[in-house]
Amino acid sequence: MKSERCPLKKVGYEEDVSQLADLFRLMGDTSRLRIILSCLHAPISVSDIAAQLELSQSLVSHHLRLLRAARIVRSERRGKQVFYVAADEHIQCVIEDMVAHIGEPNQTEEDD
Amino acid sequence: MKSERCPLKKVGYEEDVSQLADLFRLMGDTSRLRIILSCLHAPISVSDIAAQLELSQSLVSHHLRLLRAARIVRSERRGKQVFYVAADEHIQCVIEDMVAHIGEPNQTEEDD
DNA sequence: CAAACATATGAATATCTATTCATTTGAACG
DNA sequence: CGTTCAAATGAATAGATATTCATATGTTTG
Repeated sequence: MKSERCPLKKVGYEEDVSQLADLFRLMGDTSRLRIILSCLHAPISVSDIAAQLELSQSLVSHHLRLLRAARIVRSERRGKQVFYVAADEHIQCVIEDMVAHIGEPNQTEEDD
Repeated sequence: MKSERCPLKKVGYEEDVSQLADLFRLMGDTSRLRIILSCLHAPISVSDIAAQLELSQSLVSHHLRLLRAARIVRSERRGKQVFYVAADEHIQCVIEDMVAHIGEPNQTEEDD
């Protein structure tokens, strides 16, 4: 009962933290992050992602499997092709916040 | 000129994406994420972090160096001790968004 | 200055993971 | 059905990285 107020206080327990870390880790790979960005706004097929990002079809598929397992993206079949799209708007928020963080001025005392 | 509107559209270019990925990757390690959570709200010393999380002082220090280099945390010396605190509020936002993502209901068509 | 305490750093390593290649599954279509 | 196109999967590997141990740097105090 020492932590009910803020949603963040609930984090800090083993399983939650590791689930959270898993999500960040998945977004922490350049190829995967680009894949996520590719399907942020609209569904896009695996082959289109591969072509657009100049990655092999196999690699994209491997990554998409991980992303889907983590529910970062979801898939939808249309004929031969499978389209992927970001699972929810939180993914976009997370990225936007991180971009905002990058834009923050350096507040370090010692400038190094 | 095909992408000026939304802050996210600016992402997608090589350097930006890799900088973004670096930040996510840093948060994607359980130990590091716990360290971040430890100094989210108030400055805390290295030894206190180590004690609280039951991690070696050396490990915590190694991680803090990476986190500081990425400006996820900043440091402040107080006598013998060095206190670390989250660099800005965006870090907390990112985490909160991700927690919200975890809380999202499963919207997958085929339920795995 | 020497001793004690706090943090940082470097090297070594065991583990993890991103990528590739080869193959398979699955769907459409003649 | 056999062929073609799209996606998924498995195994193998090269490269990254989290952790440990030993040591160094820096700070306070007697």
